[in-house]
Amino acid sequence: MAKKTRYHHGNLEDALIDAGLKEARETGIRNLGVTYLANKVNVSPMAVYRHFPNGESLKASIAQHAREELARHMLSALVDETDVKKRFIAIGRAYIVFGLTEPGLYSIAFLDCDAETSKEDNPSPWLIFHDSILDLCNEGLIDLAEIEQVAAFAWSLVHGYVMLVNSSLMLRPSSDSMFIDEMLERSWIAVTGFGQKN
Amino acid sequence: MAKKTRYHHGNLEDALIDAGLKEARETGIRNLGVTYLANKVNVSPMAVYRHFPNGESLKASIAQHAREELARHMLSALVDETDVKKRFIAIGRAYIVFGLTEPGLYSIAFLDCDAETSKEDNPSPWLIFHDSILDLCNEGLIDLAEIEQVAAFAWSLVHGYVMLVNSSLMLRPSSDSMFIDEMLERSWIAVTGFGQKN
DNA sequence: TGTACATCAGTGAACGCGCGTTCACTGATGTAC
DNA sequence: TGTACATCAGTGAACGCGCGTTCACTGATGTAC
Repeated sequence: MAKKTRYHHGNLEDALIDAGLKEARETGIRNLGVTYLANKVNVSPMAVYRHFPNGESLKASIAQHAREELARHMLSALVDETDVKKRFIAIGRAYIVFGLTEPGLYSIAFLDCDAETSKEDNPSPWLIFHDSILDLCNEGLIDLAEIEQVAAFAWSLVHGYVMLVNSSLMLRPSSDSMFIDEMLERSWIAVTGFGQKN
Repeated sequence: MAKKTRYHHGNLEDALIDAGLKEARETGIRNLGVTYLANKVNVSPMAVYRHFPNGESLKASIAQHAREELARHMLSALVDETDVKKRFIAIGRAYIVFGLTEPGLYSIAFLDCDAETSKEDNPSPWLIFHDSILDLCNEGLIDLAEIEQVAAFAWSLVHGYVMLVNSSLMLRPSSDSMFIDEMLERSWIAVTGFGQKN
């Protein structure tokens, strides 16, 4: 508690972003406006404008942090894993698990991003896919020219799965974990097998 | 023009949905509220409630119609196409092309669907994927038990691609059309090749 | 070390807006006899 | 065919709400001398 009513908050910018992430986690993306979040951190709405030019940029910052949290989750899945195929699958799996267990965070992460003045994510989900596929090139499993292609394929697959399951348009399969593993296995085949058959 | 101010509109329900689809097409999903659309069709907001219990259900109807339009686009892609592989790829391609050329329609189609009291889509994108994959079973190309699996894979891939490109998080590749073809080719490999190699 | 002052980071009241929704009402339409 | 009447499908004014944003202001902090 301490001095509850400090005049200077100390780190209002981070506090607002954290409140936004918490809100997204718990109730979704509806209440991420200036007034609402200002109230959440016990600050007048106007104080927000000391740190963000407008409400949209606050939302964009929250989104960026959510993406970075996803990226960290992906990275943590491949510590101590050296096998290149297992790394590829581990990343995809981590991505999906994060998306399904944190639907609110995931949806703000990919909602409405006007790009605009946004800084680069660090770490970035896209780059993690990219790096992982670069490893496949180094192993000679795919052609260097196909990196963009393959990264787009992998990202699209996991992103689409998360979105569809979270929106409940696609029914979540009963044996979730196995289902995901099989899907990633298929994805591995698609990625490495191109040009080798048919 | 005719009698511009008929007291009874005639078919307000369809008019509202059409106005919503037009709005989604032209400016996106921001202005699909009761007041806004009522004004668009020159009707008082209250008139909307003769046809929809609330604003959410109007939005849900618009979304459903958008999905059905997508589904019809998919179906139209496979008339006169009998080769089973070409049909599979044609559906995926039609799906992606629709998503990329009608981003507003696509995003309302898959936004925020609380399912709730929504009627079944007719035709439904999901069932079209499903049927197409049933054909693959009949040809002996995949196992009957894997239908859900494969349909989920295919839908996730195309849905994810459209979402990521439309949100401009993933850069649209330069040679768009070829890129999409290669991706669908990979998807074919993943779908038919499962279990035949490592 | 003390003081003057610029700057920083907040307050609090107010604005105009469009929203979803409710109210009581009324003109148009359809139907039973 | 005509009329009485129920029902249908709108009107129009109003409400309370929370939003983003602006205003003038002020208490707290940091710094030059």
